[in-house]
Amino acid sequence: MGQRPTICEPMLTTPTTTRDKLLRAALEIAARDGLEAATTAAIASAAGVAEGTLYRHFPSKDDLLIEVYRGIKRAVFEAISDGEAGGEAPDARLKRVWRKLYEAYRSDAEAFMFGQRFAESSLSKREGGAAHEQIAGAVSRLRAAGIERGLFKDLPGDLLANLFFAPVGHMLKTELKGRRWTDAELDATAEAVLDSWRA
Amino acid sequence: MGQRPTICEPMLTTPTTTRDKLLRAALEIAARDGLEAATTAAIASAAGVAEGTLYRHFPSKDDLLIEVYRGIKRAVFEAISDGEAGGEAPDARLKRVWRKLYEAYRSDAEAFMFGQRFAESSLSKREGGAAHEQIAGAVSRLRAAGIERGLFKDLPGDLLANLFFAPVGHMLKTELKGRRWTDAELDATAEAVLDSWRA
DNA sequence: GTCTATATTTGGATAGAC
DNA sequence: GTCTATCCAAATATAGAC
Repeated sequence: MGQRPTICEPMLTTPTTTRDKLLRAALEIAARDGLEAATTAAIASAAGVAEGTLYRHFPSKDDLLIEVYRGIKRAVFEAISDGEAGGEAPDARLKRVWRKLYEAYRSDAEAFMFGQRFAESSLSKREGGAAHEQIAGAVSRLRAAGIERGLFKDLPGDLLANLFFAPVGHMLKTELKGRRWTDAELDATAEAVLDSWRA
Repeated sequence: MGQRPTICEPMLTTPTTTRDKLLRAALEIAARDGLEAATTAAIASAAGVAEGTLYRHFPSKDDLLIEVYRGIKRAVFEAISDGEAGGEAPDARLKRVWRKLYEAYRSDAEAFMFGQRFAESSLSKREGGAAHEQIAGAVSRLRAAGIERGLFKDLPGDLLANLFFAPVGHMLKTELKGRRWTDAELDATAEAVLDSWRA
């Protein structure tokens, strides 16, 4: 247990089976050069297998990519939900959950980039739902508890959710361009997100 | 002057020339079905011209798409910068600029979607810079003025910029899924963004 | 299960007539 | 400037041997 799960864990950073090699190869290529670059030839080559082999494991290239996305969503969910300790006040918990989400994505920047690109592609029609949508429930409960105690603004759930999630992606993209946020800066950001919720 | 410019104005919602028809067709297809769907065949067909004609106006398909993106960036910049009236205090101005930016994007949701998809595609390597990057200067000046008067948190410019811009995209995407934000809700959002900046 | 070879389709781009 | 016809390259997917 003590083993902290990273985003890529379920799809293995160092994959062993052919199937996992294909999944990871697709993830890395698409994250680096865009979804269009993840052709069957490129994926198979990077995975070190023949192109035809891909079709022994997946019915189509799109299905492979969708499987990658599913794995990411699953992993983000697991990474977050184990930090859902109770006890704390809503405002303190909001900050912690935000940091936790950020750390989860940061631990596998490639998975994050893949998720971004996938969500903007036409494939998202077949497998919708943002990667962090899984933890929307937790954020929603946080909101209810905070409003009840007069800590948070009494605004619609989807509006507050946007204010919560939006900075995550922006901060990460900035980081992928080489700007490393310090712990203090991330703390200040979490605090700022909290301020945007505060009554 | 009195004529308020919308995002799509420079690329004409109802294009007349063949060139503009091609640009608009590409924008609409990519916004609706993803960049991959904007093939030369699809673009030419939607524009009501032959495929070969496309190459009389653009050296390549990618150049056409890049031209669409440039047009959007130009239009967003114009839509915002004419609202840069002085006089107000930094906190009041922050709210107004945020609302203005949001309205600009909302006035042409398809242009916004195109921008999102383009930015996530590999084409962004050739024509970088987010569409709203043009107004980063205004936001930066706002920050300096506000910090000087002790109104805003003394945090790095790029951090505050993220907090400012991030909710715009999220709110718009929600809206494209059918959730129409009321004026009061947008006002509350602008206020929340301001709160995240406040010292 | 994996490889090699190949079929099939599609998309980007050009040539040449009008 | 536009259209029709066509070329070429690349990408998805399949067939069949090992």
